[in-house]
Amino acid sequence: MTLAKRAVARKKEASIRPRSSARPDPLALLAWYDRHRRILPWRARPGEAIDPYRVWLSEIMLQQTTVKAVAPYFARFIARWPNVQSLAKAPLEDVLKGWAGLGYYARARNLHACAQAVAKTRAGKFPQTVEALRELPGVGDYTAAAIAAIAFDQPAVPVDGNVERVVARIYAVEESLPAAKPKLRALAAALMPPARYSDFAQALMDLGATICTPKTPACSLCPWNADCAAHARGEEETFPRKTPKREGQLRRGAAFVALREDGCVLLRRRPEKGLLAGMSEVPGSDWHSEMEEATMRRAAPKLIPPVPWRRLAGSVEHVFTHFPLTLSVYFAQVPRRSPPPSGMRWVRRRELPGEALPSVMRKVIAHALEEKPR
DNA sequence: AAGGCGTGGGT
DNA sequence: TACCCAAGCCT
Repeated sequence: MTLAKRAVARKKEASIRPRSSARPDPLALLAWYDRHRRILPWRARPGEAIDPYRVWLSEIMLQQTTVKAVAPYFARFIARWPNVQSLAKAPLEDVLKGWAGLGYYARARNLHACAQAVAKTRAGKFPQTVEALRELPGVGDYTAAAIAAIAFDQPAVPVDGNVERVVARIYAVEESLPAAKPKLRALAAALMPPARYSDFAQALMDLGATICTPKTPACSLCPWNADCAAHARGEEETFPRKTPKREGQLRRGAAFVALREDGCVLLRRRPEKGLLAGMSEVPGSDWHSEMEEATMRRAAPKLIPPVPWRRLAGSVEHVFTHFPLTLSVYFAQVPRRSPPPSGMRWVRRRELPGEALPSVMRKVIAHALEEKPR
């Protein structure tokens, strides 16, 4: 349809349909999407074939993670592992290293397990239905719907935080999250167009990400503004309602940075389960709310020969999803011949960037090594 | 089923 | 500054 014809159609529609009608028009959103869709590294251009591997990889990376944070990781993963078979063949350790810094590391383990499942039991082909996708590790209700819709044009509406916000505003849903999730899912499903499911899923998310934003939404640019109950009331920002979750208690701990004369730092691997599972770290104490400095000191690694540990000024602050953390940092110079304690290893400073070090540990090492030459 | 599970950017 | 929170999943 030409722009002129579209304008005519819009005018005609407006004349027969009262403002603030009951149901927003899915086709209006699709028309908006055709003009304003974002160009994203994992998104196919119009007419370009869609690669389910790229859709899946991006969806896993984007779980609770911003587009900006994901982009460089996505590029590196695609360059290194261009298809699901190559990713399946990679050692888990390499995948964790590649994921380091992106957070929620269970995703990396599930990603690898999923790649192996798809490569082995499905000959490298992703399943196309929500039900079958839902069985894959790391793929929940949202991601299954997203892959089915985006990659395979199945009639599914993935409901993420963006879509929840859009729908909550359109219908001024009073029930608060997370209790309102089933209601919001149902309302979103009712908006589904008769075709173009892939575009519609992406359009809904683009609308939430660029127009219907959490703060100061650009309602004047929204294709659905005439049908939005929250906008009619001038209360866009108050939706979706949310029940506050109580905040985590501060925990404390100590981290020990040992620098050997040859420029190596002492690292170990975290347990396979729990916080930062399987990632690397410098040795340290447990993290508790009631943790005293004397207790922390006892967690210092036992080096041979023994070395004096110096507590560095200041501390490292980090905030996890469910608790804030304050780490005391201890530092020691270690003679060249000192062997690594059991379960630990010496790693050259220049190799640290490639290690599976979570951000909190990179902060600790930076704190200890700043202004240390080489 | 409520809580564990990261991180960096925006306001 | 101190929040808020981003294409959620798993147990």
